[in-house]
Amino acid sequence: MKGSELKDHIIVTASDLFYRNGYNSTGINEIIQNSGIAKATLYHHFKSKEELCLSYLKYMNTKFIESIKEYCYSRPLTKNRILSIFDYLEEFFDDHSFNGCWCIKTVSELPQEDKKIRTEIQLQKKQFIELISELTQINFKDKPSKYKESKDRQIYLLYESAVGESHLHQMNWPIIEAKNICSQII
Amino acid sequence: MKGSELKDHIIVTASDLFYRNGYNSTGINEIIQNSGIAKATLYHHFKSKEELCLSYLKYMNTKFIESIKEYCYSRPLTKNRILSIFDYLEEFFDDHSFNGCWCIKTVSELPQEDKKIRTEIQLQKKQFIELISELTQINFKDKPSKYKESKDRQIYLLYESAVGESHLHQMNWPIIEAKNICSQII
DNA sequence: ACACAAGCAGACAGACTTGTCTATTTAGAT
DNA sequence: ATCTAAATAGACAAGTCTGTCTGCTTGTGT
Repeated sequence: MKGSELKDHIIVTASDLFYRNGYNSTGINEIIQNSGIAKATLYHHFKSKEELCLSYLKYMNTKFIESIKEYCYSRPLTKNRILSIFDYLEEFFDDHSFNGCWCIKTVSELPQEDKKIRTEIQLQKKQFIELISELTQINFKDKPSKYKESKDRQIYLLYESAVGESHLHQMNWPIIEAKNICSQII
Repeated sequence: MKGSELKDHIIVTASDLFYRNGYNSTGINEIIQNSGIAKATLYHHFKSKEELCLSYLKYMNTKFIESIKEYCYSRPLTKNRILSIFDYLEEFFDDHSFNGCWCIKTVSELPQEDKKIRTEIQLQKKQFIELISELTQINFKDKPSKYKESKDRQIYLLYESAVGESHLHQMNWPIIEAKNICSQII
């Protein structure tokens, strides 16, 4: 395996463990065992566990944004297209790998002082609101931009609660209800 | 200090630390130092850290439910009374001690296998939905009970996202927007 | 062919963690 | 007044963790 491939391989392996079992509960030794690499190799590519955490968050976000974009843009360009974000979530929820929002999970595990991680997570959420904004281009055309911004944020809130609460209750009604609200406000 | 008073004192101290700095980041030694008690005393009252965690969650929930009930029931009995849950949250948000939802935080830190904690948290959320249901008695009187149940859950979702996202972004717009949505659907 | 970078295995330091245990003192109830 | 239960301080066990380091092997570019 080439250098950069190996680095990606470590990120993928670590991400899977972090997301499934939690950041603090996943030790470096577990990561190197699952990756089949030596400890020195890991520390050759990442200067600390925190740096690996940052890579994990970026990897998850990139995968998520690409995947949900592809899913939603394949839908017809109508005012209801934005609702497809909830359909996407439902498919993800049914997947065995679903384990809630990696951002919330990670931020809950870290001390408040950790600014690097928090900044990255806030950035990711802004990116997601930006995606929502793209998907609602058609919806609030004749309204002032302040109004659209407000609506986009509302839709974001609905999606976020759908993720968190479906995970917490291990049921899909939060996704359905969030979608219901969304269809009322668009 | 009497026995039960001391136990409460430990719970209050531990709760403050758990909520502020996180469950895993708070060690037993830190708790006993802040409580001004001996380690053996702590283990006399709680058989493990997990049991103390359960007490923490129950304490936070009891305090919260009592406090928000008092706040909301003091408002005039109109259809808009339910909106006061967001006013309550805004006051809590302005408070320096606000640090998001203790349930989400705790569940994020623990392995999925921990059924005791998860069950307690799901119970607390059900209790909160029940409170919302009481506050909306007046709202959906002429509608079928299925409809009301659905609306109560929707309001619950809005509140939850307001808590989580105001904490994440360190801004109060999620509370304002969640309240806006709520006023549209009641 | 040779050098150099990158991989491997795993011991180790040092600092944490929870929970137990001993030995002593305090305080309240009968 | 005496007895018992609960408090104290803190050493200790047994384990966890991250990150460093040594010594050895492999592979690629010039």
